[in-house]
Amino acid sequence: MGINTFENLDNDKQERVLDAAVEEFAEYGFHQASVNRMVKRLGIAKGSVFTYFGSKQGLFEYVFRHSVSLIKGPLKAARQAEGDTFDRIRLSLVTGMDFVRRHPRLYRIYLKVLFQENVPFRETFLRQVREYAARFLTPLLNDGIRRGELRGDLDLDMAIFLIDGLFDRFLQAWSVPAVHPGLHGLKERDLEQRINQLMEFIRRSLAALPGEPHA
Amino acid sequence: MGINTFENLDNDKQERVLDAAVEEFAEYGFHQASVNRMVKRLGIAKGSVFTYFGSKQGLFEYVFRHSVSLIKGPLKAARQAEGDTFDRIRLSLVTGMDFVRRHPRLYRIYLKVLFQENVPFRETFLRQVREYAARFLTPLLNDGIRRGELRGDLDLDMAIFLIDGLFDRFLQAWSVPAVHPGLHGLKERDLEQRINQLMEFIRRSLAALPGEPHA
DNA sequence: GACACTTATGACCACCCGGTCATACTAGGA
DNA sequence: TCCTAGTATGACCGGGTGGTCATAAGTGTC
Repeated sequence: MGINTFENLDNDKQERVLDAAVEEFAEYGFHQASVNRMVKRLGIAKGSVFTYFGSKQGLFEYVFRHSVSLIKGPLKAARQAEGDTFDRIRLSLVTGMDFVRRHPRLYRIYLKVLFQENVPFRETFLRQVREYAARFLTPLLNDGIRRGELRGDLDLDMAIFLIDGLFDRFLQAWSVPAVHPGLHGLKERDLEQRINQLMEFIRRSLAALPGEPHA
Repeated sequence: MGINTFENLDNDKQERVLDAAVEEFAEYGFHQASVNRMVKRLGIAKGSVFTYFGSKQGLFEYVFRHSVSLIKGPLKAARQAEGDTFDRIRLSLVTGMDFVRRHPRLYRIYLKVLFQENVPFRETFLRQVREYAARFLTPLLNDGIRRGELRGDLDLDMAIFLIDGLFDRFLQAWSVPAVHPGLHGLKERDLEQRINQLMEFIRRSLAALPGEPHA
């Protein structure tokens, strides 16, 4: 019994179960999600889910861990990229958008958890997301300052707040209706243009001006 | 029966009921909120709630309307304020913070509704919030461009996205733990400093540079 | 085929939900 | 005092929930 039982299943069934769970949580969040409904769609008995994961929360935890493992790869790739500081900042946005495009349901779960208190692992969830962002951006910004591309008097924490906040909001507006209608669901060319405008804001906020003193 | 019954109640009881409803929705959001629990704390019979509001959704609608009416005053005052374009932008942030400080539970409800689909009035709710922001910022930014304080080539919609997004995120980080720990719960002096840094970002993003052409 | 062991099943449980409604209470006019 | 209209009440309803567990169905070994 327990998680071993689940991981001994043939991969196809594992994937089907995971997929159904992601679907259910993405659609309804944690509390409104129904194990009954999920197993009905899935075509297996309810008892199995509890054999595998012990509880609804255990199932959610599994989905959570799986999601975290999915973002690690692209993030590492993005971290190792070369180039201008602003190119690299831009790349982190594009990486995020790729993830959202590839795993829209995981992103919906993240958004539902964001302000929904009483959700298990919420604190852990958010702390991890934030740590990833900070661990990615801190050295990048430090590099930028050292190279003189960024203002020397920059407050690192506030710069992270700026980038992180704007990017997160941009993703939200892009993928959720009614956050900022002008950005929702934009495709290639328009999207590219908006990203450029957004990056221009960030460049102006962070870049060292020619006349300003080097750090 | 109906809403008339409720509005014929003496003010004290009306307030106690409204307060309990706000408390419940702020703590649990719409779906997890429990009428049973609410009336137990309130010390009235469950039937009364349904006499007043017809349904849980009717109660929520009442809270919603009440909230909207509360924000209107300060917003109008802020809109009529005079001064430098950036002072006025800053004032809109401070106005928002005042509201959140005064009505933290209403803000919590707003946040819970933000990404929680399947909530009644969600679209209406968000559309109204956005329209308020746009109606406030559009003329302000147009003024700023005309006066030459803002870049002439500014894309209005993206400028609104920038300000709106950063301010909303700032409020979130300030009032919700784990969004951006460095900003959560800051008091007077530190808060002031962070607001200044935030406004500096916005100024750099939007302000016309001395060398740049006037619109 | 008999055995042990793991996995699958769904009827069942206690609990809570939003909502109803027959009944009891209350206040004011005749 | 009696009547009436408005209001308050909480037992009750159908339905859905997460979770359990006795039983059945596979699966591999000898």
